[in-house]
Amino acid sequence: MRLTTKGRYAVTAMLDLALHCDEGPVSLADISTRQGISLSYLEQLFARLRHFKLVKSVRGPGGGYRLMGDTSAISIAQVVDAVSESLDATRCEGKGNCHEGEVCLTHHLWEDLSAQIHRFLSGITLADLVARNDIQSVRKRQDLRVVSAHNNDTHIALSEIL
Amino acid sequence: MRLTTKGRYAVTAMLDLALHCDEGPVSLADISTRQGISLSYLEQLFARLRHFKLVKSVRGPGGGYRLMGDTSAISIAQVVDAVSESLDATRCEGKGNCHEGEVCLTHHLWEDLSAQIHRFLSGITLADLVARNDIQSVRKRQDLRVVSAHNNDTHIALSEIL
DNA sequence: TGAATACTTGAGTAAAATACTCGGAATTGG
DNA sequence: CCAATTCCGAGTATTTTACTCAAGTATTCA
Repeated sequence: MRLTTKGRYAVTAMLDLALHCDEGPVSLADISTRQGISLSYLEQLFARLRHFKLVKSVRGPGGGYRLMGDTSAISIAQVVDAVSESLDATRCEGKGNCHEGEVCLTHHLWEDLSAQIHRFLSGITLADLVARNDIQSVRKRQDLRVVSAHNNDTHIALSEIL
Repeated sequence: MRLTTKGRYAVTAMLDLALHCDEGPVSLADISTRQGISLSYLEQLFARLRHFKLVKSVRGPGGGYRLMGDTSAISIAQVVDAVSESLDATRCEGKGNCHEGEVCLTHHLWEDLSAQIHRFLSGITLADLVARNDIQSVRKRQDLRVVSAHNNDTHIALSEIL
């Protein structure tokens, strides 16, 4: 599992989508201006998100993207995996002949570590992020209107997960 | 916190160092041949590891690198941080004016996430890795000699940590 | 002392990933 | 039809990764 800014862009975009999903399809142009991400880059990211069945597209005027399922059904891990893809974790395909026929020292270690982080990010959904307070406040400022306060405290603080 | 193959290289090298630290200083040339990492690349990585006081160098013939402290005092997080360095986590330095003076949507989220993963990797030390069974078996095969079996079961399985 | 060893530093480079641009096609609501 | 929007492919600049080469410095052994 690779963890770079690319994944962050994808999560940002998906979170924006989650925050506006009740207003019909969200166009990439909107996300682009709201989040300051290039439109064409978003197109690339969403091509992958679509391919991984995390979003569905609505073409034509008034179209855009919708989340495929509920916000509570999409985890951060899924989003990151969708755009990061090729995990060349160990430079050896299949069985570990990384170095002269031998398994490289950290082969299993890194697999374990990746699995742990993956599991961690799998436990956090878009719904969890939407529920966070500071996100809510950011949303207020970004939309310039008050959020419908349905904080029914399914709220999960990140610091409580690990 | 960025997680790429670069960090994996660094951890691999440090683990090799930890496995051979009782045989005097370890030269980068040795690590290079054992782990199949380019010598010059190792030089770059160890320049940083030295700068971060994780290793110390011994010059002259028979010289090489030593761990600065005990294997149980060096965490994976420290190693990854040392070589990854510049965490441009949010494209905004200092205060979050990522996008038109506003904090970008996932600014705090990503900081939190990074902190969690960082904390996770901080809990794993080189000593923990050395204690792992499969690592031991790899070591046996690589050294072609039996390891002094001082498995005094301070052994911590990665899967037990999270 | 002197030569070998090995770290140290810096410049440079090829390949990959990242982030983005551009042009155009397909689709669809009004 | 027309405009909005997704789709698609080619192309590009920047950064990171991974590595090479070359020169210099410190240390130790003989």
